[in-house]
Amino acid sequence: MSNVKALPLLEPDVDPAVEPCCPPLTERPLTAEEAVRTAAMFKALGDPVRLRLFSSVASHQGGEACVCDISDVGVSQPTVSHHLKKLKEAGLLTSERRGTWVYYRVAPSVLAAMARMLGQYAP
Amino acid sequence: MSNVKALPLLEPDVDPAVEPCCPPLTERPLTAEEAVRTAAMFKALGDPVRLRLFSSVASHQGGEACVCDISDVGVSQPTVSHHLKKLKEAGLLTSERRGTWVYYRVAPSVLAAMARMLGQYAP
DNA sequence: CGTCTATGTTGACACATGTCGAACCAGCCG
DNA sequence: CGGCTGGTTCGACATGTGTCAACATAGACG
Repeated sequence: MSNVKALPLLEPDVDPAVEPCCPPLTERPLTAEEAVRTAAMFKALGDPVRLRLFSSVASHQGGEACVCDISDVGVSQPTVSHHLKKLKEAGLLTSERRGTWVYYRVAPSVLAAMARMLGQYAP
Repeated sequence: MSNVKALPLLEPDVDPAVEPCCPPLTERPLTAEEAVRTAAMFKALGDPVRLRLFSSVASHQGGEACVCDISDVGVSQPTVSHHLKKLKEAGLLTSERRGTWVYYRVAPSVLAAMARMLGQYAP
């Protein structure tokens, strides 16, 4: 589904510089630049609220969820919006407004990149 | 030593409270407690210096490295020690002193747990 | 014992981050 | 049109975090 070619590489709002990034962590030491890019992805999932939000979107039926469906994570609604924005900036989520509601869905490529870096340990 | 027989997941040979934790992120929304534990693992890899240190240990010949071999990451030596401690607290590294040097090695079970949570996206 | 090297710990500080209330925008609907 | 609901942005604050210099500890070695 991500075959859309709309990749504004200059916008600081969305950061699509999260392409297939780095080799498995066991292959060789990461360079400084690789580490910065990769750490940003892990950092985005390094907060409990963000992790719950992401998991809610990822496990939602249809692969997408509107904010109203996932915003019961114990924090205020502006905070939910703030975390969703962070996840979007990290390239892990995409958002789309349809009528009244805003729907979020996962960006599979970034997750695949992260899994690949840890994949050497997965049997 | 090993008292676990019922769980076919992973052998808990690491001392911290990081055991086989959570289902894949796509399976269901994480609970608050699961999210706290899991986010701590991702958070540990969410810093560029820590990621480089971890990658250096993971890719080092023999699966272990002494601090003197990996401390060339652009920060001072106390900072390296600080980050290694963080990685150890997160359950991603273990340390052992042999004579003058301290050797670090990866804890495979925690990495496997992280990879399993993202594994649904790996092609 | 004393000293040297290799790591870890402490204290301090600048900066990033998570959080909330209030204000603000975007569509629906009476 | 004017209000209503869903969602984002803003401003402010407290807390967390990365960093370093200085000091402390653990072995090796003379």
